[in-house]
Amino acid sequence: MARIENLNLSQQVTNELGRAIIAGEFNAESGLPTEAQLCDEYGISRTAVREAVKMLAAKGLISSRPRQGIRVEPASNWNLYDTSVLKWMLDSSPSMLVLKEFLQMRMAIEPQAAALAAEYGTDEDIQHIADALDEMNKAAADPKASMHEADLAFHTSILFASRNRFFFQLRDFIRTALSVSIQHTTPAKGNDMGVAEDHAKIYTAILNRQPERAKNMMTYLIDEAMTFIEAEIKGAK
Amino acid sequence: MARIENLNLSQQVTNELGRAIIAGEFNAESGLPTEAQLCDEYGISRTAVREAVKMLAAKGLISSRPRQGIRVEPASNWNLYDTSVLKWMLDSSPSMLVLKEFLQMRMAIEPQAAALAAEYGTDEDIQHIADALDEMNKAAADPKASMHEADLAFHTSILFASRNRFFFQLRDFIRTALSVSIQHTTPAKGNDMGVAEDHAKIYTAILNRQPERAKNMMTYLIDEAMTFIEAEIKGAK
DNA sequence: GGCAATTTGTACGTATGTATA
DNA sequence: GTATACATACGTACAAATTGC
Repeated sequence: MARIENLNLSQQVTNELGRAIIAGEFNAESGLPTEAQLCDEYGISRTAVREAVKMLAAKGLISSRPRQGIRVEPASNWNLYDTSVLKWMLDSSPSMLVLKEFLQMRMAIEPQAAALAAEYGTDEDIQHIADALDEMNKAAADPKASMHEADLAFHTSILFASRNRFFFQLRDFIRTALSVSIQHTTPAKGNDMGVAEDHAKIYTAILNRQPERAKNMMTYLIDEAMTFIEAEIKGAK
Repeated sequence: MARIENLNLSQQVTNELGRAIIAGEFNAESGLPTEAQLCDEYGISRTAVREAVKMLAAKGLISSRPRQGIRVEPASNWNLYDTSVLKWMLDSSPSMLVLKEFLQMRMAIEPQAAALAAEYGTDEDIQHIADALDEMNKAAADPKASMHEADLAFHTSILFASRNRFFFQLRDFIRTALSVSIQHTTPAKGNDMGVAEDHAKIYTAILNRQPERAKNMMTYLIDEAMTFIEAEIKGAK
């Protein structure tokens, strides 16, 4: 087992098992090994195994009952909005179809978030969006720089400006989706200026308190990414 | 501690602590009691406490480090889409403002889900929507019946028909939001027929594979609920 | 660097519940 | 039905690691 610094034993085991479960390494029929077997396998105490099991159960991946052992829960019960679960999923199946589902979610969340930001965001919130946009422009002007981080900050700051905790809570989800998305939709450093301009239109709409316009601009932005992905899916066939 | 059947010790403690944390019963500065104190307080072993702590940590509510003790994480780190966390939140602060945030999320998710259902839902998926609609109509015709359950089933079946795991994953969130919403927006048994008709329009659009129309009809439906809530918020001032 | 406090990890024993013979 | 076997649930006790003073 790869020892990860700064993580205690049960967290490391949680990571290992979580990854393995989502990768489908355990037959749904036969279930997981018993606690005792896991102890042997990882060379750790039962306490550590039990704590890892509890963490995975809290994330909806497994359930354990006496005599029945530890069982993998159906995938529909998994907490997909848990950061760890999300990471394990992308590690195991980075398929285009998952990416499309990601984008469909972004298409639901982000335009609405932009509209809410235009309506409810404080001046300070909007300033943070402006800051992120500045960083994007700097990166676009510099051929060596990457605007990846600034892009993430831009979208996150809009979620925050929505002043709705449920939208902001999805920041890790959106960041993850966006990161994977960028790797597929930005083939080269050619169109950075265009991308930055599209983002600027969203910011302007929010600054001018135009919710509908902000929503439409965001929809347009994500739709562009969707077009890329759908083309790739078709091309792969 | 209220003993709940069918839940093991650590899960019961998890519930108690989770509720208390979200209710803000622990000072963010001083943090939580130590493991030993919790053992005394609940009269249980450290094993049970530790497992509860691990479950709460998995949900993002707390973190525990040597010498620092158990600390409440900032609310922005809480896993709001975890069913338990959601339940604890509603138990502690059932305010109108939270309800409005709920509706803003529904406004983002459900219209998009309806559009996806119209585009990708299988015939069987759509049949399930029809079944739920039938139940709603029956309840609307019967003055003694409640269409609450059928209403929940209708919205859930659309999430399922979206054929996107991230949308369907939000079923508990939507159901919870809808349940609370119904209690505030349906003052009496007067308008059930009208409600059923609005739902029927969504179904028809999905059946006829009209994504945009399905989206618009769903937006209209949720907007009606939003109007109720905003009126109540203003009225309370 | 050493000391004290506290969490973390380990070991083992008993209890309880459930499936199978 | 009943008994038995087995796996998890729960508890106590102790050793180790980490941190703050």
